[in-house]
Amino acid sequence: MNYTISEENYLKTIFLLQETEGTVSTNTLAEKLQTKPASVTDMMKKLDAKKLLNYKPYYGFTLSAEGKKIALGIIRRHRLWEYFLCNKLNFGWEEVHLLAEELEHVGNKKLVDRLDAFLGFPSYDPHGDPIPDSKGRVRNIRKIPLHQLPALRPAEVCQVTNQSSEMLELLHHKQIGIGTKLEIKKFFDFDHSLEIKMKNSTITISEQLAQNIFVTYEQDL
Amino acid sequence: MNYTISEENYLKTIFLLQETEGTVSTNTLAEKLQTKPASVTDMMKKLDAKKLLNYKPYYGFTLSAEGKKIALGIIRRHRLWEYFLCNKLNFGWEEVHLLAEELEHVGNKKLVDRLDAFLGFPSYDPHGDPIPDSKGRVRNIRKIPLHQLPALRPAEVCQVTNQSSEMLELLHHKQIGIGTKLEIKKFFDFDHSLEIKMKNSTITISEQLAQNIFVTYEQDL
DNA sequence: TTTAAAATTTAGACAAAGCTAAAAAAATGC
DNA sequence: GCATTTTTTTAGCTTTGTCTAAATTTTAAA
Repeated sequence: MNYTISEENYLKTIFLLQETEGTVSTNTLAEKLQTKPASVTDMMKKLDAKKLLNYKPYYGFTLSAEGKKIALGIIRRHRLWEYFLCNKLNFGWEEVHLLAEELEHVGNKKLVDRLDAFLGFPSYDPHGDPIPDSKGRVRNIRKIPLHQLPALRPAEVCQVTNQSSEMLELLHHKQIGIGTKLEIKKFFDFDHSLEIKMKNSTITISEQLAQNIFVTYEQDL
Repeated sequence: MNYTISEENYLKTIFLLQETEGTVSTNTLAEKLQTKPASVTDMMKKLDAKKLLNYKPYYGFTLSAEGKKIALGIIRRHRLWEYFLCNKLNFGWEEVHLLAEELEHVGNKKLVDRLDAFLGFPSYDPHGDPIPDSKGRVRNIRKIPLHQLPALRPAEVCQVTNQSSEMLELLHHKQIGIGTKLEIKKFFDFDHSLEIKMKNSTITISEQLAQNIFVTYEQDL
């Protein structure tokens, strides 16, 4: 019922890798975890014995349903702490990952749920990754650059790829930041600029800017 | 420069024990840490080798200056997290100790200092114990029951020993709680009641009540 | 002051998690 | 289809922190 820090790190990393790769190999996992393949095999046997893994020697592994559940809990904690560090303690996004890596292993459910409430049940961490809710559910959302967002679809800014000071100045002036809720009102074919509606204003954004702003929106509904 | 969770727990516990006992014995420490005397001896050798301890076999141990410094850092983290849990996440004082026990091992200095600032640089944790500042200094304060407080000395409520609902009701009515600042104006010899001045009011308190309210005040000055 | 009791340390084992080096299985190339 | 390379696993060792049982030292008591 309770897992070591090491086990948790393996579970989390497998989860994240299998999202993109489908199945995870010994070498890939070893590299991600900065360890040796032999150590990975050892741990895989242990997690397999605990039924957290679908493991067939020489053929890679994926998480079992139970394994996924646990991994989602760890990821939830990680992302909530990242949000806390950025939005309450004023850390920059680059700094928070390593700190959250330590905090995520404090696994008390009540603590995490209260932290969630304290933060106002955020949906995304400062990097734009979705935060699983207290039941481990992740919103079925899509992350895309703003210029690809369908018109009239409510969305939320989750990431800004260009970090130049000019870009940040522009964003600041237009009052756009991580978490800003918006919706595209109109596309202009001439210069591919967009008219977007925000909470209290409607503004126009260039194609260039839109390409560097990533937003999330609900797939279903 | 970096210590394991186990080492930190030993250092913290020795520090707290030696405050009251002067020197710490193997058995006492083993009991506090819920482990066996033999394990304590093992760890003492290790901490001694790292020069964190004054250790003479069979004659107990105290922390070296360096050991104390590290212990104060751990205690600072512990008490700040306790404050956070109570005042931001609305946990009760009884609940926070175990949680803080885990959080205290996240040792990043910048994180802790920012948390401190976020909380408004509190001086006492929810149990009334003083929180060391970022340089490891603890205010030179004295904790005593209210009826022993010298007159006209500014003090702060830090602990309430009787937790009966009657007591809590009375405290609530008189608007006294942890952190309340007050000062004794007058002693009445007849019934040993006290007149105390608070921020916006002056009230009278019975001897019985005063015995159960603990306050801190600055020793020097 | 000698002896029994209590406290402390030593010796030897164990589990967790890692490592290196060697063996085995799978994939690739010709 | 066989040989070579790559990947994965096995075997055996190390460290950390724990334990039990035995030995030693200190303390207390008669």
